[in-house]
Amino acid sequence: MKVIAERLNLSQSTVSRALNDYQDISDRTKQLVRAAADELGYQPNMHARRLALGKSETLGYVMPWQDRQATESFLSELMAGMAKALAGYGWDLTVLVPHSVEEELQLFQKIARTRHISGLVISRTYSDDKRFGILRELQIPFVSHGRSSDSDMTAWLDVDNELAFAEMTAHLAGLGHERIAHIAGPEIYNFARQRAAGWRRGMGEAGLDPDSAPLEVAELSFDDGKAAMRRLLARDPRPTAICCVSDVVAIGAMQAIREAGMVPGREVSLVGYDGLEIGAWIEPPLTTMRQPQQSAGRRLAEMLIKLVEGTTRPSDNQELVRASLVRRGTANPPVSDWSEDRHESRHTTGANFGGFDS
Amino acid sequence: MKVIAERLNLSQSTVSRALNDYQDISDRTKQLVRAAADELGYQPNMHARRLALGKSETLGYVMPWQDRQATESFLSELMAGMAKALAGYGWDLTVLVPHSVEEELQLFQKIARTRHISGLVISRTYSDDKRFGILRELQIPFVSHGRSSDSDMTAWLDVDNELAFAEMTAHLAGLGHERIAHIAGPEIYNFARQRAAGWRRGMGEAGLDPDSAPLEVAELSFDDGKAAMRRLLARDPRPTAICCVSDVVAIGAMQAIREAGMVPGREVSLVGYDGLEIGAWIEPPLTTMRQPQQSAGRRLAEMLIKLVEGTTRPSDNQELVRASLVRRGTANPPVSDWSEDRHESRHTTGANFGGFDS
DNA sequence: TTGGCAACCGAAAGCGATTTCGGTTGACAC
DNA sequence: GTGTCAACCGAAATCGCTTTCGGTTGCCAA
Repeated sequence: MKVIAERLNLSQSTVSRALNDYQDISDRTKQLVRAAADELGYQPNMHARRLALGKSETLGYVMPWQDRQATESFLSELMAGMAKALAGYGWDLTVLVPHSVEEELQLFQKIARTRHISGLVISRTYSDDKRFGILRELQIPFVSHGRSSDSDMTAWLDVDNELAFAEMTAHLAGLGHERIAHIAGPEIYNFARQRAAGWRRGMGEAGLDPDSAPLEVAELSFDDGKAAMRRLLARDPRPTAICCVSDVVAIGAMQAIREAGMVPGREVSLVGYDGLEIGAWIEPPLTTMRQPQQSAGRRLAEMLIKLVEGTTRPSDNQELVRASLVRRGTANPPVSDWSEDRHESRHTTGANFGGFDS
Repeated sequence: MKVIAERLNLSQSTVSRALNDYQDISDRTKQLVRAAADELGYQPNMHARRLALGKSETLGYVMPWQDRQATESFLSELMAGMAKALAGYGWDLTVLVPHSVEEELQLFQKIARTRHISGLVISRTYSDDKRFGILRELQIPFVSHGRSSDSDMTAWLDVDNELAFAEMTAHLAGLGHERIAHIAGPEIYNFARQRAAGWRRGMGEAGLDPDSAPLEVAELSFDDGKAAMRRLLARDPRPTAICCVSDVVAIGAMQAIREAGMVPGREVSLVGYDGLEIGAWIEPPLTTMRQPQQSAGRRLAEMLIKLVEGTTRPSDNQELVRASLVRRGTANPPVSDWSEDRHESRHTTGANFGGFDS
């Protein structure tokens, strides 16, 4: 390609410098070169460039693929956010799908050697996540979507899970609920701990005792959410409101409530977490805490680029974003207060419960 | 790295050939080299390799991003399927997210020049999709997920949409329905046409007249599905069953039915398409046609690799897969027959309609 | 003894960019 | 007139790997 650009009677090196905007090239030459490049539709060969430069301008996203459930529904949105941001810099995003933990480690090793991917975004972080140490040791720049126990010195973007669940709990307490349960996620996930802690905090702040409050643990799946809810319903007295670790779990819980002959949001209120769109499609629509995925993807990409470029330290790239309550139909005052009709739902179609409400 | 491998007193070329399994290298030497490589944890530098080879071993997936609705819920699964398959060959998958049509074309141009991505998977194909011609002209190997009007000579993987909708219609007709409507997608999408054609065929085969049957067009979104259903409900006589172009549309339709004071699957049956997992989580669970996403991703990747390698012609890589009916709760005999209790749902919990059925 | 043919391996030329040196200019000061 | 310093540009090395040639061996037949 450059050979073709030599029709300007310039050396290859000059062309390269002109294109890369070196300061010791006259403006006139630069313009000539750029014009010629445009005209010829020149695009530098990535491989040659990357070989010479020693960097790849490619970031990798490690897709969480252990539990093949549909928490993945927002993954594409996250990836789109990253890819879009990266495209602005001319960088690429490659998807990595390790089948297992060992494969993930092999992957890291390979990347460390070949350097064909110059930075990683990891997600679904564990409370005690050994990937952090390994990546640091391998000198692979990375940013995690979610914190871990030892993420003080690394870059991360996380939602303030604790705050979110404290707010969620406060919301339910504010509606008059006193027996507020929590369906938590497995403790190995750091966010699950944070959310449980937030629930506890919210309970405490509402003057309720978290230690005597009902708590169940569920895998992050519909079926497990349903099973956990069944166990909660078997308790006596029964909780009147539930803080669910995720929307999918909450939707599972809703089914358990229905199967017990009750109506979600009436006999038992519940709030989910994630802000999945599908939550708005079900009946009644699920009240939830929304975390913005696409902008998160963008931020993750931006942070990682800076890290790879070496212009910042990891510890200067830590960002806590805030989830926001999305009021839909499943968080209402407890049944005793129901008559007051302080119905929270904004679905005023009258058919919200109309299909089966008396 | 290779310099380090010269501690075997071999030339770099020999090492390269040994690693690449040339036949004019003695077995003993090969073994020595491989042992040394393993020991040193050698991984070839991708960029150098790709520069020398002139190919990139990277495929791109063009993510459909026009309508930012959640049809994307299965995209991650598709991508995971591709990435997994590619990983087996040592290839990478990069995600491409053009904001607009023009950007998509620019992207193609860039890829054609730099060749840093050696093949593309495109999806969401239009009935008249100009991308086919452009990619062919630019000599970029590609396979489309879904056909187009002129995809005779190109590689594609598609579901037999027509058959699927014919079967779907037959299923509803078999249950006793006679006024079977179709909520179709925009005609610019090829699959929308195919599905409409399938519905027509199914109607004809059931002895029903498609031309006098109710038909509405909706964008592929929850809201539009709901709006289309409202229009259908306003007709007189009202259809008793609906073939929906997608699950998301069907779920929107379900809400319209509920808001009209009826129960989806009772007064109005309906069948969706996609097989989304969330369809099983709603009430009543949505009967649908499932198309396997992950295996589709795998096949797409495999086909494209072969194309890039040049071992096959595009027209020899055309594959039609079959969708399968997933019987859940929304396709039942028409209400007049309801008393016979030929209830289709396999959810025998008794709470299927129990929450609001008399 | 001399060719001829496998079987092996080494030297060196790419691949297409970047970058280090170094070499011309020309203007300006001394 | 000479030196100095910018401002510009070219030659060639470099990145790490593949591949084309070509050159040794050793063995066997002529």
